[in-house]
Amino acid sequence: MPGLPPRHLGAYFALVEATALLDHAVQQQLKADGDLSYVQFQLLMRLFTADGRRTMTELADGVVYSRSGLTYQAGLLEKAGLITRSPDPRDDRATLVTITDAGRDRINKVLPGHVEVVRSQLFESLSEPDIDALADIMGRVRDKMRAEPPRSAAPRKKRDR
Amino acid sequence: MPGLPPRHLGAYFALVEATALLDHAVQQQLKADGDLSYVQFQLLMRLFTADGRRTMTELADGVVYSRSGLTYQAGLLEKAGLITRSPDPRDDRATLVTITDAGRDRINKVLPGHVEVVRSQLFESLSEPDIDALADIMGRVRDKMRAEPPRSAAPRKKRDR
DNA sequence: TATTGTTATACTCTATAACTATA
DNA sequence: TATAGTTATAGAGTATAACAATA
Repeated sequence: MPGLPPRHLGAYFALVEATALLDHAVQQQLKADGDLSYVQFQLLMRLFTADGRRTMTELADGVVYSRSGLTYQAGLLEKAGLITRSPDPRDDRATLVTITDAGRDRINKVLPGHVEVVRSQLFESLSEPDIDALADIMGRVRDKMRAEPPRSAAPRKKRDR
Repeated sequence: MPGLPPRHLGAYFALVEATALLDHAVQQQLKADGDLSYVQFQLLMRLFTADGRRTMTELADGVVYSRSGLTYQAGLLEKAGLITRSPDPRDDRATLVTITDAGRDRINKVLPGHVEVVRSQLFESLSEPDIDALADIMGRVRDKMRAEPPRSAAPRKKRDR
């Protein structure tokens, strides 16, 4: 691979392969324990931890790359009784998404297994200093990517992705 | 999130978010520059670097989780003229997949942009010691996950995944 | 005019099961 | 009997464009 030193290449491949394996393990667990896709889990978690409601646009941010995709997922979650959608009194264009008790139950049902997968597959391989280093390294990568999205990506309007 | 210390949680979230952003950027680039999905790129790269041919089963390993999925992708690549499929003289059950000149051209066309995305989005944020640490950390995670697949995954027969 | 969200639609991808053929 | 690969098929997910309603 031209243009990348071997050590960089090794880091890149290790990152890609390890995260692919981890993602796959997590997806299996979420599906098996709670019949949730990873996207659905992320959306529910966002409501669960935010202690309540979010507008569709707020909910989409960073999880989904198209608005119709979010509408689709919200439709599934609503049909499953895990969220409700209602008009936003502050903005009549907006839709407020609220997690239901069943939604919280589902998260509580799925969370232990999720934590266990992450613990056993990721953290069990790592020392405490490793974990701090990982948080630092990937935190910097994340922050920079958020600040400077790749120019290859189509110039996108605010919020709509 | 019960059962995971906050520092661990921070590392996990940073890892997940950064790799999601990176994956997305890479996928955009491969699609824009060479009309390839990431799976197709991985399959082609495997043939490209292996300097030749691989059997379907060898090719699938670690890239695809079902055999029909590989048949589907191979069909697309063949239709696009990037690979050919032929009988394996050593085993009449097997199919040999060979990268074509057009396939090599496609990789050469796509690779500079790919390297540039990885360089600018990943490595530009990191020092040399960071990169070594990342390779070490994620290499260990990958190796352990390969050695001990999560028990949640359905027990699978050899080779067939 | 710009933004929020939905709908229709088309497309890509994945996985399961049934099947053929060879080891 | 087990393995290699394909096919048919069904399902999940994504994105684009057109649309209605509100800011």
